[in-house]
Amino acid sequence: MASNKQEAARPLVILTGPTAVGKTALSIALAKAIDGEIVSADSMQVYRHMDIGSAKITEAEMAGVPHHLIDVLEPTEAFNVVIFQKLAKEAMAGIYERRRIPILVGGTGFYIQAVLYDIDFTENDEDTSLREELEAFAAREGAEALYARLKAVDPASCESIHAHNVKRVIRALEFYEKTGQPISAHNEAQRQNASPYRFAYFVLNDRREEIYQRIDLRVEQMLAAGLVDEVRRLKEMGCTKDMVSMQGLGYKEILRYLEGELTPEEAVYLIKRDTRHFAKRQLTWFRREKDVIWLNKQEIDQNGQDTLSVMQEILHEKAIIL
RNA sequence: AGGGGCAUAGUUCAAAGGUAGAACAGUGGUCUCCAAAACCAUCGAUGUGGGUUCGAUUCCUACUGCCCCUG
Repeated sequence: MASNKQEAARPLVILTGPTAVGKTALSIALAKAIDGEIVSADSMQVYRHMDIGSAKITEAEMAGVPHHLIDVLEPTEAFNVVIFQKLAKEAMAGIYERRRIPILVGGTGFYIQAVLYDIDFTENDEDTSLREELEAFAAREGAEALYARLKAVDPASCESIHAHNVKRVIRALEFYEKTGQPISAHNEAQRQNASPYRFAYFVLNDRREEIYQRIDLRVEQMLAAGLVDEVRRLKEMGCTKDMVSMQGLGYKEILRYLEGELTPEEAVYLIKRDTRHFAKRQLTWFRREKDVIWLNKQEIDQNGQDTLSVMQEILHEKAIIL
């Protein structure tokens, strides 16, 4: 029975890794090699008019490989895991109909997890009024007071959420108010989810120092390519710092510069620093993920191997491709 | 060359004759609806050699290095 299920499961290839490690170029080669289509798992490339700062792949670089979830939203629109999951599943359904293999490519680990384990987010409606009310309460009364409210109704969740982490305390309170259940129990249940896919989860990695150097270089290239003008145009379009799109690395800092809050030097320093921090957090996430296959550039090079060939071999072994 | 100043963590800056603090960086971690977000934890330093002292990183001294001024 288990094997039947296994055979029925649909194939899914994931290619991720820290920012600036070289996912995009590899993804095209992979897609061509296995006749796949790419589904972007990137929280910023979904937005139109945000090309430079999001290091968005160009039409030319796509080289004819179909891409999904790129340029599908306006920067003024909201975006989050739930929307991502929905759009990704829709795109994947189409890809399976075409009898091709979806390749999830991008650096947002949480988004990948949401699709890979088909996490259930449905217990909530669209109404965000409670959340806003709680945010106001936290701003007025402080994080500790908010935490006390959670402790009163859901002490179990308090054990895994730090009092200072206002965002998550709010979410836990919201979840409890809407479902009457502690979020800790829900999370625990969701954690048991087995993936409905026959998947290979590749994480491309390199020496830390190498990644950091590439980040610095890439930020310089973005600046030279006109990042400031890009952000200026977004600002003129009505984008403000509270929007999800403007929380993107490179966007929030340049916006502050345009607002006179930062000098150019400060803005550049912060973009580089925060991007390094981001890459580090991505790596922490992937280390914790189960069933990941690390592709260490250093090792692969030392062994005289080729990354694409290594991946194909694994895909054969796992019977994801024949 | 002469005069003066400064040497404390990777960096910027504190403090003190008796355990040397911070910020940032770095490192590790949490994460199941803002995730390119939010949050937690942690490593790490008194330039070198003498002297005074129970005890010096602090006071004295030589050296070395850097900075400023004069020539």
